[in-house]
Amino acid sequence: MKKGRQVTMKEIAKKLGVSVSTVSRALQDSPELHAETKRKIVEAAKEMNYRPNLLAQSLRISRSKTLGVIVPEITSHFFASCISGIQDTANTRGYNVMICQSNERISQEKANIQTLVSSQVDGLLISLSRETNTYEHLYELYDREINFLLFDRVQEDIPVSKVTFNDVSGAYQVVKHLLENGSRRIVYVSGPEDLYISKKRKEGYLRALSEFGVAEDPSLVLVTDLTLEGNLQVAQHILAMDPRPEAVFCMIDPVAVDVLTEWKKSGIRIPEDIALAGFTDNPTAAVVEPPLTTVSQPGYDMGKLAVSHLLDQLDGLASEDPISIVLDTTLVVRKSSQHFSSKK
Amino acid sequence: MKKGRQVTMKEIAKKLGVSVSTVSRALQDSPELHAETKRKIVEAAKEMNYRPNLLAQSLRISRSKTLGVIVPEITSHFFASCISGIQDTANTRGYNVMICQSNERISQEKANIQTLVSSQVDGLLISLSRETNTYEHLYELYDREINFLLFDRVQEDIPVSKVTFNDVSGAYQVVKHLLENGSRRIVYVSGPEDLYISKKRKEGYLRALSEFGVAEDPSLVLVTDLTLEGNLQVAQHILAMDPRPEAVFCMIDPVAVDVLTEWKKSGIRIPEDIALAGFTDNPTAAVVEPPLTTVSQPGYDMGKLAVSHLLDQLDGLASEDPISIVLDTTLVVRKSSQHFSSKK
DNA sequence: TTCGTAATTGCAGACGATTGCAAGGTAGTG
DNA sequence: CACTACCTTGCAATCGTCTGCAATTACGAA
Repeated sequence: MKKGRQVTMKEIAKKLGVSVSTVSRALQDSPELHAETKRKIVEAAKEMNYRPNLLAQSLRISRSKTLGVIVPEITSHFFASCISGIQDTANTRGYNVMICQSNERISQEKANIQTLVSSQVDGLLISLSRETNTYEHLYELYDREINFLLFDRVQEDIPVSKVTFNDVSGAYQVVKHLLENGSRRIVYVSGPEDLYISKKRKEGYLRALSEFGVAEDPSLVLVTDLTLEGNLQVAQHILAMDPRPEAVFCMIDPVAVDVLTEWKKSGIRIPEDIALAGFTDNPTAAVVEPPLTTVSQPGYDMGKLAVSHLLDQLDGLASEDPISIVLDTTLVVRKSSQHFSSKK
Repeated sequence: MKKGRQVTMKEIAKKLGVSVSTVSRALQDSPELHAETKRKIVEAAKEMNYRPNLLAQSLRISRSKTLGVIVPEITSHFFASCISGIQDTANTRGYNVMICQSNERISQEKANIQTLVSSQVDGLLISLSRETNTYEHLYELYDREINFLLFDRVQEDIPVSKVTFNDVSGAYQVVKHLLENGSRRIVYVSGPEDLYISKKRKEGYLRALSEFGVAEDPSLVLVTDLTLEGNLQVAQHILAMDPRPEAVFCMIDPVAVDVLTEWKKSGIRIPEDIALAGFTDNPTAAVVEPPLTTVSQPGYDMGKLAVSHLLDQLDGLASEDPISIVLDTTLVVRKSSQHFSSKK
């Protein structure tokens, strides 16, 4: 099992006593070839199990028909869904996909970009790492005129296309839902504050509050580093608050799940004692007890749309001017938020 | 943003008035070059932001330094973990990875293999689709002397290396645990019967039973097609059984979660009325109520080991003779199995 | 001064596929 | 019979990089 040598056109040519160019033309079904010659070549190619060398083809035409994808982590269900959508769509349009994960580190993100660019991908789909707070590496891509696009975790100033969810509206919906159930003292548990989604969801949270005439209270905005320890600390902190808030909205489901688990250990009843909601609609959200109210954001669709747009640009089917595609989220009401406060 | 042209050696050569070969040698830090020339070239390369064209390099040396991976689906947490392990390890060893998903269909699996082989990957890591029950496409790879390896979902007869979990022992452990808690009438919920893991886990189930002197009862082995409907049907079927079994062992966690959810709707208490266990230790297993007893199989480690072995073979560090790597699983006892039967 | 040798560098071909151009052959027409 | 035109095929260059070999230069030794 050593030299997995592929059959090349040269071998077909030698076997049939024709030139390589003739073989090439035959396999492209070129019309300027004698029908009989063509038939023989095609037959021999099939028999010898010939497969074109995509590397050589790519080098020749300076197009690899390959896209690069960089996500913070593959094991996140949301990003896995995005990748799945990207894959399926790219494949049906004749493109391959190389996937990298930054593991939430900017150094890895830069290294991934280097590798993918060296690999001559025709375009890149990038979702930024949690650590990414400088953007030279992206501007460099832009300067080098390499096609790329940002999705979900974007940076707003870079003049490339972006695909995002309507995070503001999603957060607004869920907080409005909590308000409608009578809660007024509502905590927002944010992730690191320079994260795009932290900011956007906070915006939605504040908008809902102001619409219901609830004054913004900075002490109700808590920050977790998204580690288990950070999340538990926040959970404890909330229980110690006086007066205790009536509802809590966590920026992402995993935080909400950690908080929920911790509270249950402390004997807190959800939603009777306190209402809880998350964001993302991870698989876990549906199965915890009580099931978690959350906001659904279909990653598969996001991946599909993102790659479709990038390919449209590559193939000249869409303008090269950057656009922003914003997908809608859906509020998913489950038991964890069914806390009807005595206040009207 | 159109022609993302890369800087080539030719351009560096022209700028400095040397030949391309000299540039090539300088960038390889060849010793047979005048130090000053080398310095100038390296400097110019850095300044011009030169990046080697991996496609051209691969074509030249007939090695792409790229591996192909085929998994049934990326969105499964287990396979995502495997991919993550494969990625990290491959990258540190200087390899890129192209990932494909078969979406559990054999036709897609075959197509993926074709694409990856055409892309000149140096090796393949494959986990078979649920549909795969013929294996010509794998034997063809073998005949063409293409390096590949099977992991998790393997086919035992093909003479290539395989990385699996000790499914028999994992199932044995969990069923033994149920037996030790006093259960005797234990149901095994299997997936499609020609699936490798269905068979192996049944084997462990039966071994534990026989060790405890419990006779095999075919009516206690149920089969689901792994769809939600199939799982719910099984859940109902179990409740209707007379006498009702004391414990149920599901082949994979998602089935157990569906069963658990369905039972809770019917007012069945777990583990008081019936004990339940799964396999895989999905993230959901820890958060359902009650938390699910299961068997942990670290996908990240499996990916790491699989790719390490394949690369060792490719780099001549390991024998080319196929070996079988079997990883151990760990029983994770949670509340769902804490049902102490009155029988001793 | 002359020859040998080492130090540098360039040429050319290769990897596999594609394609413009030219060459060879055949047949048809005047 | 001669010339033209088309049909079919091959040559050679190209994509970017690497490398065996040859060529050039310079230097030191006799």
